[in-house]
Amino acid sequence: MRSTLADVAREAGVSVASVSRVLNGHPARPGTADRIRKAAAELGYLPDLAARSLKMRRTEQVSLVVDDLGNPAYIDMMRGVERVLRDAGYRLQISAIGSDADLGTSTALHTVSRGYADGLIICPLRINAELVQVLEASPIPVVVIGTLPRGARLDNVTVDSSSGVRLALEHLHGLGRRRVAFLGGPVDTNPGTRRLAGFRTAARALGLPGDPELESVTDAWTYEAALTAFDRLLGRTDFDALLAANDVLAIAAMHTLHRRGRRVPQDVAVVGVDDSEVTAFSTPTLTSVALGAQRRGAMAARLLLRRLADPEAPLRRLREVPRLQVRESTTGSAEPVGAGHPTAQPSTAAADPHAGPAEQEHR
Amino acid sequence: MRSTLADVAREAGVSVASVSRVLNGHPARPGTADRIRKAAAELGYLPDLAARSLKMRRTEQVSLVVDDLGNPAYIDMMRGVERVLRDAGYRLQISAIGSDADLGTSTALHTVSRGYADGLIICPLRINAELVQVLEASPIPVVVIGTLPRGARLDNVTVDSSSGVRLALEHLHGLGRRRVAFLGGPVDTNPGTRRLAGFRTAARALGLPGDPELESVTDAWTYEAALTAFDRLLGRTDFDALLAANDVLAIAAMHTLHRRGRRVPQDVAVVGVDDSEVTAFSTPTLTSVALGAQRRGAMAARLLLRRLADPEAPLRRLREVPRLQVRESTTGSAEPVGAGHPTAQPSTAAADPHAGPAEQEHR
DNA sequence: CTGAAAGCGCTTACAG
DNA sequence: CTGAAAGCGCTTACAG
Repeated sequence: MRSTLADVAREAGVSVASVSRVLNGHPARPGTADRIRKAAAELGYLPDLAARSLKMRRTEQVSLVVDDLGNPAYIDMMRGVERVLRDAGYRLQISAIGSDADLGTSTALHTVSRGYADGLIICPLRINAELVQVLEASPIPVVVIGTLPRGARLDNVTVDSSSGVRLALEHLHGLGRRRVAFLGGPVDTNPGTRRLAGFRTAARALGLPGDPELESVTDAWTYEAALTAFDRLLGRTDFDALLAANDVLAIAAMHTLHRRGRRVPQDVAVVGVDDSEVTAFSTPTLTSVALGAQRRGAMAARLLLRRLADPEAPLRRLREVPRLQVRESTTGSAEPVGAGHPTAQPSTAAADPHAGPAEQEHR
Repeated sequence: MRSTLADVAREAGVSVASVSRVLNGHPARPGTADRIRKAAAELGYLPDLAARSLKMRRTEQVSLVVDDLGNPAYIDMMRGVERVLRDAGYRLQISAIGSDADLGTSTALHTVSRGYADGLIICPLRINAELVQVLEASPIPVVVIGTLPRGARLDNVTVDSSSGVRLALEHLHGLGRRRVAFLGGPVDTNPGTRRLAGFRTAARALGLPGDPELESVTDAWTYEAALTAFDRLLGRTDFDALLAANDVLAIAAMHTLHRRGRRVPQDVAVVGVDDSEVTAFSTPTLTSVALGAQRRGAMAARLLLRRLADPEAPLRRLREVPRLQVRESTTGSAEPVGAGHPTAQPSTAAADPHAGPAEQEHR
């Protein structure tokens, strides 16, 4: 049986008020405090958090909602969030595993304002007006990771994926590649549409052919979906470079290329997006656009902490700046030692979410 | 401002008791019920979960503690847990991200009996007497995934990784490989020691050389640590097959082999453990021992549900049976179509955690 | 079927 | 410094 405050009070011969005060670090006569602490230890007392939350109107818990934990980028993001929050004394509750249709909205609704979290960080694959409205109406602070419609009144962390895509295309262009294909993610997701749009804009800017045959999109962010979509691409046109909308899709494409006897990067140079740890898993290793998932997670957590401390603070948006991480799939040989993290886990390179130059404030 | 039961009661012109009853599905006169539901909808009322938990003495939340979410096997496990729990009306709270030293114990202590979870599922990398004692003393039900010391009084899900390792060695032996090296994980972790022991036993049973030079262990379950440990192996002896203690370590080894010009599987056949989705990411794809992480997660969740329903039920242990998933890294060519999941995400192959023949009860 | 009241385990003014 | 008491928002016997 769990022991309660009253049990400790009886054991120590004092009132529950004194027990509560001592255990929360308020001053008391040394003798009293000692007796209370001793009694608490003996009984193995731990405060009931539900009762505590009810009284204090705070749970010391933050909820993180993501759509697909299978994607390593989300794991990195989670790490970033977790580290910052833990240091601030919050527990993290993760919701929404799997990539069910509109889990974002329903879970957000479910979590927000139910008294089980003091704040919410959400990174939805799909962002629509309804979701924005739900989040704006939240009784607890919300931070959104991902690009929001203009005018949304929410603290927000974004990454300029367009400029990331541009970095990749410039890199390929600089290597002399002129027919760059694009293997996109589902266009009914936020990153899916944005990365496709980014590709088109950057291709135009570089004077690359705006050939629709060079574009193919998957219907899921999975290895298997990528195989199908990439087969379509291979079947109808030729290209000397490929940009894939994330690392897993890129690796799927590399596998197909390998099976068909096309060499990477000689015949086709390949670039992914996310710079997740799987970039090290393929042969050759994968050049990728780093979107700073862990850093974005940490930024969101700090934004939430700030809002929790001051509900009246002005709305804020933080923007992460992408970097290109060059590896073998474009240059054919490993990076010189010391430049980046040639084979190690990419996520550890930006291990400290507090440091680093890529963060940029906005608005 | 959040609205409360009292607000709804006032709005509907009834008592809070009636509101509570109607909203919890108890019978009421149709007119009353309608007015209450209408008022609740208008006010956007959602019950305060902290208050509800305090009164009902249950949180409808279960805590899952794992040591390293970066390992895809844990993600699969989480999916298994989540699906079963969600269907039963529980929310899942994930704790303990990252692989800090003894996070297992401290987090378990922190979560258990704090009134924020009705039950706990824990899959610790390290299991010692202290942890077992803490868990046995838990005021809420606990299920442990992982091998426990004899006599531990805890519901438990295990997998016979020794027999999994044996399957792998028999496979390699059947392919004519006689010098099988072992790239192990950290021996201060549970899976690390068990998989090493399994290797030794199986090697002996098959009459393979018990040469200590054929064994090398990492100091972390990471790609980078594997590179170092595998270099030691390559530097001191020769072998025609390699068993790695998990998929990531195996992929690291394959990369090194590739760089040194050794062919897989012709020169060295490679087998991993976990059958995680990264087995599809390497070239060649990776043969691996499936330990049914998702199924173990689901089994643990069902064990917990059972215990929650009947605290007096006899202790129970469920054991998952490993299977070998053969791919290119040992046979040199993809599996025939229809046999397993040649290139797709392995985790989806065992998508339904309720079905399947590999589960085996024990004790 | 419905309401008044007690109580879940805490914290915190308010007195003393 | 310490205790008695109120109250956080719910649920649920207990009467009516």
